Amino acid sequence: MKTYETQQRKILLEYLGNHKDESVSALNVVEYLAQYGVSKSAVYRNLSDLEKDGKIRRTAKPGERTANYQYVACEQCKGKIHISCIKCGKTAHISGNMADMITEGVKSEDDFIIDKQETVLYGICKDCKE
Amino acid sequence: MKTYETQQRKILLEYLGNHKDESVSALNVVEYLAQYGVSKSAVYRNLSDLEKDGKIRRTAKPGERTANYQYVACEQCKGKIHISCIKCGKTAHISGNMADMITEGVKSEDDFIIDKQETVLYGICKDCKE
DNA sequence: GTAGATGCAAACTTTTTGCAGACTG
DNA sequence: CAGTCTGCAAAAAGTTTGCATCTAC
Repeated sequence: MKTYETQQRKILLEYLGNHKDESVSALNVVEYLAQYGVSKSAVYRNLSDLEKDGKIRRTAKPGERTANYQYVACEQCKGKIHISCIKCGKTAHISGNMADMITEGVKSEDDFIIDKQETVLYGICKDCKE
Repeated sequence: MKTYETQQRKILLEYLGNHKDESVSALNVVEYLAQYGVSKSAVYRNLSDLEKDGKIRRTAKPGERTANYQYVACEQCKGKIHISCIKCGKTAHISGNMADMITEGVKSEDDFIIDKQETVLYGICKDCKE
């Protein structure tokens, strides 16, 4: 089953590219792309295809009243733990050393194997600190 | 504004007590308590009241296709980071030392202040390891 | 008796789906 | 041209709300 490079897909990928380190809700994407004539079915379908392909990642954000998908662009984030700012939504990785320290520490102390892919540390980033 | 100890509330609290270390979705609670004659409005309202009071905590779980609330019983978990098993849903804390190590490490290396309350480390617990 | 809760049904929000027509390669 | 996508509108999920009734204290 091959995939076509449709206009809508191109627009969506461009949008995701412009928001590479932020997590964006499906609803936001739908609303934003509507002005470019992309229908919500196309957005949801493409988002979910991209996720299946591992091109983007679904994350969950605490404290969100409406339960919505969040997507993070992530090509080569494998093996890295993410940090995400509660205030501004920006997402990044922590350094590989820290990640290994954490996973090894929790493994030996609590016998729990962290899934780095799925784990997101929430808090306040340096820009939102004040 | 005082609160009454209604039958429904009692049943809900008992249910939550029986699932203390697991995160349960609002929908599951609704479905389960329906057989005891508790209406879904009552469940949602009580759940949200309990959350406001800090008696339970809303968490987000990655990979869930339907975006639903999850609740974790938590009386004195302040200042502790949670770990949650992707397979069985069981939730626990990591030791205080580890938590401090992690927050301090990430703070000095990445200038990011972890919110322990909001952060959940996902992975596989010792019981689900095999 | 009265404030506070409940149940029901209806509204809402977010996501999914069926299908006819449009577009890509 | 064939197989994929899209758009629309309708259906599903999940959650919230208004209101009359009921219950706890």
